[in-house]
Amino acid sequence: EKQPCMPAQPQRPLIIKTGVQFTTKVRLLVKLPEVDYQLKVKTTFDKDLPPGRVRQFYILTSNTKAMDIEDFSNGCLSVEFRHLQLKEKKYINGTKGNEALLSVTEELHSLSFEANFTVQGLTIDLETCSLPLVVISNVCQLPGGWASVLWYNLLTDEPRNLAFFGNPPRASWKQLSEVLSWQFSTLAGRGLNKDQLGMLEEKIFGQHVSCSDRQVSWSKFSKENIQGKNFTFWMWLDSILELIKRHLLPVWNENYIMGFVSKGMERALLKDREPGTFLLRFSESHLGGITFTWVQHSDNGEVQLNSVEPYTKNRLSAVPFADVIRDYKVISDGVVPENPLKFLYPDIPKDEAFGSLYNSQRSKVFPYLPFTLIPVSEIQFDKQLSLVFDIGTLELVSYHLFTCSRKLK
Amino acid sequence: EKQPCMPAQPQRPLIIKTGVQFTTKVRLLVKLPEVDYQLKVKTTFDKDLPPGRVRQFYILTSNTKAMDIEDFSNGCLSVEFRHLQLKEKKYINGTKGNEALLSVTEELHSLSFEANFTVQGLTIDLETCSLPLVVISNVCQLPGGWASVLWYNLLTDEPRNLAFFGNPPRASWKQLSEVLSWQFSTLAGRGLNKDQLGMLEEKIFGQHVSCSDRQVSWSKFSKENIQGKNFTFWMWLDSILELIKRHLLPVWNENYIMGFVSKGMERALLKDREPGTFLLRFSESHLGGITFTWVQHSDNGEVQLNSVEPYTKNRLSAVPFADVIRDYKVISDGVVPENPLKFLYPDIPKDEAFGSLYNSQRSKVFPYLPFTLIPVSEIQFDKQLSLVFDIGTLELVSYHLFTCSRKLK
DNA sequence: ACAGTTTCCCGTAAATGC
DNA sequence: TGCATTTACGGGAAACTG
Repeated sequence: EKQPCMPAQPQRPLIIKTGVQFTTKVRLLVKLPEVDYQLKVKTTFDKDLPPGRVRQFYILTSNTKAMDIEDFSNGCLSVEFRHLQLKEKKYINGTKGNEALLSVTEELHSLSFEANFTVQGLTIDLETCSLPLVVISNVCQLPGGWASVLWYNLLTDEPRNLAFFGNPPRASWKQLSEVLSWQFSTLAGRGLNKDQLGMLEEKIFGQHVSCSDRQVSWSKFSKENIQGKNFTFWMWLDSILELIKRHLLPVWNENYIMGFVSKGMERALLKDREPGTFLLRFSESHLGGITFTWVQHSDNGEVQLNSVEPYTKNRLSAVPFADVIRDYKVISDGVVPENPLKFLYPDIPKDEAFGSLYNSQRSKVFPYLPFTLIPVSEIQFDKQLSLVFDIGTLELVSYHLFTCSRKLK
Repeated sequence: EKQPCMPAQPQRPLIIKTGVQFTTKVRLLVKLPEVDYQLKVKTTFDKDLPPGRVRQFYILTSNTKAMDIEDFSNGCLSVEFRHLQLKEKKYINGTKGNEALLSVTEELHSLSFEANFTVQGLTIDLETCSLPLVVISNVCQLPGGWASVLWYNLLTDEPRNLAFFGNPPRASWKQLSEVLSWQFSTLAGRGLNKDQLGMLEEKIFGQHVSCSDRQVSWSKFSKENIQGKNFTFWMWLDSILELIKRHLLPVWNENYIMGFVSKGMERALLKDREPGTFLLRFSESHLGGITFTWVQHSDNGEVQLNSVEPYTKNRLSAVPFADVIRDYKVISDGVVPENPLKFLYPDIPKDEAFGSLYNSQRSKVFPYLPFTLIPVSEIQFDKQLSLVFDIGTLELVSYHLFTCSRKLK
């Protein structure tokens, strides 16, 4: 007889990478009347999974271990498997059909544990298994894996529905937005506010008028690309989470990153502000990018908004973001480089906001002269020209450029 | 009977990393009278190596394969082993003594090949083996490995002296300097000239007067740290080779990097030159660093030399070196940032030399404003003060600084 | 040809051994 | 404890494979 009476703890990791070690632990919650012999537990990956539909994996390393009395507890029996490693079963006879068209991160797998013993002439089989697991072969598949874990946890309480992604349910925006906000708060201690979530809602549903509580399909969330882009909604959001984790934690936690702002909203917010007012916003066109947009007034009083080319993780590992804000310069008329960033929206003086976050790591390597990398934008000739055509003062500006180029030499 | 009549070709790789695949090939040079059966070759690593003295490795993957007629040749038999992989033999009983105090990159190993066949009732054993091989477990051991390969090739013609580093011979400077120059020319197509080699000679022997042709010990070359540094001569030189390979190839090949110049020589060369004359030199204090030193005249006509903090591979992957030269700025009096680099020694205008090497990759990501990272050095307050004490104009300069700080705001 | 997926392996960091 | 060496694995790129 089979008794599912051995509650398992191995709810983590939920994503396992082949060839990378993981650890799992099972505990026996009932006290056995007699345990005068070693109670061995065997762990199996993809047990009872019919071959053909999905990839199958097995545990490359030793998979059987005896239970032991837990150190710090009420004498429970438990066993911890360490250094477990997964490898894919390769079928010579191409039985792998995969008509279901599931991507690898939609395949759900599981880890089973079995033990059996005889008490009073009765053989008892214990068995339990983990929550569904996603198996990946490269870290570049992690975002896809997290999408699946998120969707599963959000939309079902079933402990082991491995066919979940065969026909995944929709999520209401209310449910989803809570989970998305939670992604940010667990990462960084600060979730998303109403305005930020509003921008995400608009992004996922399009700019229609918001009706009560719309449904998001799994496909919309993580399979279809965003209109006009070559990445999905979740890929985009996850790339931002990674950027925050790696490069923007303090700035994010201080609430200095508005982040999710549509271009229209950005203009509405900035246009009546003091010149030099800026806000920080994540790029919508590039994965994992952050930019700043500032307002300035042209000579004839016209309001202009400028955004810098988005900073990605590569750039930010050369120059920390707070320092970028401190040091950024624009050479707009070719004479004196100036930092256009003065006030963080709505009106906080830049240094007041970011002062404590600057890294002034002057590396004292006598006798060398230390240097700092300073990001500089130059208003280019061709760009100026197009500007000029707009405002109809071609000759004047050309002349100006000519004198500039002399001064630069 | 054993006949060493199967000349082997596997002289490469000379350094093998455990767990990383390598390939080797053997060819049979004699024509066999009858080959009506498959001639199998077995390859063995560390065959006949007595256990105890050094680490021992074995071939993890399949090590036997049948010879075949070579595709494009005179019907020679040959066999190529692919996907070979090495793993260390672990001895439970700690037989590994290693009293010899050899480091892992001084241990020499070998790859053996065996085949046997019967012809006219006579059993013939063929056997051959590779040149000595160094086995490493991490790429951070590569420089040590190359040092060994270089020293072995330079100083012996023996095909299989695995005890070579038990008592390694010395090299004459003449021999060594040729090989060092050759390292640069194979890497980049340009070797070292007499002046550069002279600096290296001085570095390895100290600043004594040069006698005819001194001997360099293996220890001096690659085991003892350079006086006052925490790296060896070869580690330092190899870090420079890597820097050139990864970031400086065009500049090196154009002969714009003087590179190996003592500080004394640098001063002698630059002091009578036009202000703004600079040269490029590898850092002697940091591994894999390059710096530029320029001459300028202070207001009272005194000659000053300045060097920028060395650029290492990390910095150079954020800003290409030619662009650094183009863009570098110094804010020396707080007013206008200026590029102090005008003429490449002796008198080549900077843009004439480097113009074709600049990367003006203006990333057109409309509507964003692209930026360039510009390295800027600022003559700091405390440094200025110490300067001031030197030339005795404290009050004047302090006043100057005060007005500067106003202008900067 | 191509996209989805896996393998390969450098290079950094952490763990291990001596 | 400290140094030498190995192991672990993220991340970019190449190789694979239907």
